[in-house]
Amino acid sequence: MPYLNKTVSLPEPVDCRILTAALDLFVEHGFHNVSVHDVQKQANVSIGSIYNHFGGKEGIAKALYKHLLNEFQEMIDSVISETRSSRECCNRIIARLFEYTETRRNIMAFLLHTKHREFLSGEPPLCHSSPFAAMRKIVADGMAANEIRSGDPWVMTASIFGGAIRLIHLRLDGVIDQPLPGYYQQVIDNIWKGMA
Amino acid sequence: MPYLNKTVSLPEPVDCRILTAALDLFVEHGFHNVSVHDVQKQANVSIGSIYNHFGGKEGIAKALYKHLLNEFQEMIDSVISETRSSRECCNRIIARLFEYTETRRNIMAFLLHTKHREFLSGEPPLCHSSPFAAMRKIVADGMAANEIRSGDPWVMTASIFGGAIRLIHLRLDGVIDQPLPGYYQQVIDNIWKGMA
DNA sequence: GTCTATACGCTGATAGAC
DNA sequence: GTCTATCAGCGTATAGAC
Repeated sequence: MPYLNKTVSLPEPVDCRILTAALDLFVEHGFHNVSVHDVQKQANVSIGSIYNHFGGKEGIAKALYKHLLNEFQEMIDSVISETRSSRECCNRIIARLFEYTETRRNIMAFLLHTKHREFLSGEPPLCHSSPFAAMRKIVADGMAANEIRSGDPWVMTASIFGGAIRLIHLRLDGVIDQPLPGYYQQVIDNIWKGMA
Repeated sequence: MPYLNKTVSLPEPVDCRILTAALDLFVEHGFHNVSVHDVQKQANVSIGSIYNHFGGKEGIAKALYKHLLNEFQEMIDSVISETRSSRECCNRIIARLFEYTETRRNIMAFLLHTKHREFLSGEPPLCHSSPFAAMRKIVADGMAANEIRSGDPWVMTASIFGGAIRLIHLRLDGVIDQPLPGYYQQVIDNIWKGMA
């Protein structure tokens, strides 16, 4: 069930229908404002099936989280493999994130705009997940290669991606009404050239 | 009941005890994982008092939100009044936010690290509140005065404050274990000089 | 204004037929 | 594996004494 790369919608298996319904509902109303009955209704399956497949509401969220995190990681990997310089790598990641915010809004919202800690017990925070670790590694490599000014890895990574992530939040909140890719060049310039 | 400026803890009135208890619980467990009974217990008041004062759980959250937003606004105003240039103004706001993250953690967490939309019905998003509007105005003034490179106000504001806000999130999540003020100079340099 | 006791709807979860 | 019917507990909110 490839979410990030899905292009056509075939008659999907049951567990995929459940995950898709849950994703949409969780993003629209928030995890705690969605009942298992809501998911069951929207996915056109019975409650029994949900418990058979995922063991409960939190099980759905956990499966969703792991799945989308994997696809996020694959996106990062693909960018790394097709890019040489660290700076260009950061830029392309931002470009991809901006695109995905437009084309796969709910996935971005669930990954970047959700307090997972409030309903995913035992999961480490998102910023400790492998895709984010990969982003910090890119920055660290860039600092080692003198492409990026030296500093604390967490701080430098936050400074590079923070503006873009903030824009994604604003866009997901409906505050910005233009597609993010239109701001790409401006954001990139701000990062590398500074705001002065 | 001055939260942001509170220095001593006197015998507080009932509604203040309720708000303080709710703030701590909401931040620690999340709004939906806290029951009115939890607040009642922690505040040492009865359920009846809570409903008399705030009308319910959402009423508590709404009162808390409005109150803290006001104090946030006062902080911004005080920075504006003591600063001349727009750039210096942005810097001082970041400095204050970093300080508050250390000294008034729960207030920062409730304001900046919470999805208010999931439980505050009818409230506009935080970024439309007056303090955030004031921050955008500072940036707009800076662009008009050629202190800040020109561009879309939302994008430029996100680029200036995005890195700092991201660091605050990471600090609140317990990912960064050093006090944020120690990173202030580095963050400021990244913003104005760029990362290259 | 404050408190205790209570009502009642909703939700997560299970049992058991098919 | 899928479904329906049902349960048990929690959590909001109210009623009414003090």
